[in-house]
Amino acid sequence: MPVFALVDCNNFYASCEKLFNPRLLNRPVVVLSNNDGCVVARSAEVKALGIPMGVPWFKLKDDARRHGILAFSSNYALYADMSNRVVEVLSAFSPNIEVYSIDESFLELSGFENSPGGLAGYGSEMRQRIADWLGLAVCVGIAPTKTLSKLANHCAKKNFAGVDGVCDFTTIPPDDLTKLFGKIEVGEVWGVGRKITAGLGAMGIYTVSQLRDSNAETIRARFSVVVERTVRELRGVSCIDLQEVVPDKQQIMSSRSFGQLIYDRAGLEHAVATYIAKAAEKLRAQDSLAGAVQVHIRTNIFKPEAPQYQRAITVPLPEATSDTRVLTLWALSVLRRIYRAGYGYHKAGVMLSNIVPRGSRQFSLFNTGGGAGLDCSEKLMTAVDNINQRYGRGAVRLAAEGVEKDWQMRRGNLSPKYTTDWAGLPVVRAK
DNA sequence: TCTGGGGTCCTAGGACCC
DNA sequence: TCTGGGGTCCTAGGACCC
Repeated sequence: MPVFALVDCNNFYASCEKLFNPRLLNRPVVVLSNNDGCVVARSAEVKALGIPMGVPWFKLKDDARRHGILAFSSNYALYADMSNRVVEVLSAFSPNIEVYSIDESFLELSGFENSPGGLAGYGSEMRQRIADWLGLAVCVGIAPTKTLSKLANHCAKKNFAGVDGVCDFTTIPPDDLTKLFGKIEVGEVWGVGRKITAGLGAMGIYTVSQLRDSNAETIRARFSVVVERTVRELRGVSCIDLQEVVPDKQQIMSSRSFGQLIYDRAGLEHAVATYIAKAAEKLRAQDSLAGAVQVHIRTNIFKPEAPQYQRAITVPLPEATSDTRVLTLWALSVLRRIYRAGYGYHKAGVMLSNIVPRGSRQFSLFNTGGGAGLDCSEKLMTAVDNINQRYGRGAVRLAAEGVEKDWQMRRGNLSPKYTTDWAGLPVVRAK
């Protein structure tokens, strides 16, 4: 029987900010989404104030002033680097690890049952080492299925089982587990979102134990095979395997709200070209080609009083490619088709799809010797990627991206790249 | 003034094939 | 009077996750 651990960093983004800035100790800290839009991470102090996740920051300004809340713009360079360090530490605890998100990993732990202190002891060791080596707090949930390990992690965070940061379902007697599940709302279960919670409520299912003991066939008929799988996982039947190898992306998206509205087509062209460059870079990084490009543009949906317009078009390409120049030409031609003058645009984005590995390229029927041109294109793109990797994104780029990017997102309070940039290195002064 | 971004999986329904 | 059966592929839309 498999045993999974889910290791989840506490208040990850907010914790990363606190890590290198001693003035933030015991202060309420939030991290904002792109454009300094919504609250996407909260420190323990902020949670204690009852401020919910996802609220727009501008609606919190009064609260923030009153409670001295400090807000930071998202610093993904910092969070990604700290995330990699956490994974590196965890990798020593199991040969089988799935990096599930920037702050969560699943570990397969079968075979470690006999370590001192059992699995819970092993989990405590992980916790301790990450605290010692990185200064970050994590919680560990241990159980025979991934869904249950997520739930165990939830219990560890809430201190439900009276444990300190580690919760091991495998050693809790079945009756106690049932009692515990009777106290947890069904919406806490991994895979049960808002709609399904409402649907289950209509069937009289409100708690985790009720869902676990419901009829799997009925659940499948009413919802889908996905929810049925969740029910079985809650019963301890492992249906979702550890995914150790990250599969190639099937679609790559790049989109952003603008720091200020764009009215003219030129501005949108610059944005779309910029997003294509970013998406194409990701595409090449996984050694793939895209067979279709989508472009979408939209006005600000939060201002219904202003004239609204949105449109998206996908075009299939005659030949799959990863050449930024080719992708940009197609994207701009789509943009010309969907652009309408007279609107204030708030957001644009591109999506690359029909993605195939570079090795399985299908040439167009009328390609008359793309061989040499292809070779040239690949060399050029590799050179561009190398230069940009060394000197920073956008060091070389297409003129189509424009120069004055005054529409770029707002990041009013960005902390330094403490760990990935010499200029951001924290300085310690002796008194 | 101010409201994120990037994904996956599943299902239903339509087009089409023999 | 009476109009099959078994399939694949694609797309759009809806659900979920962080």
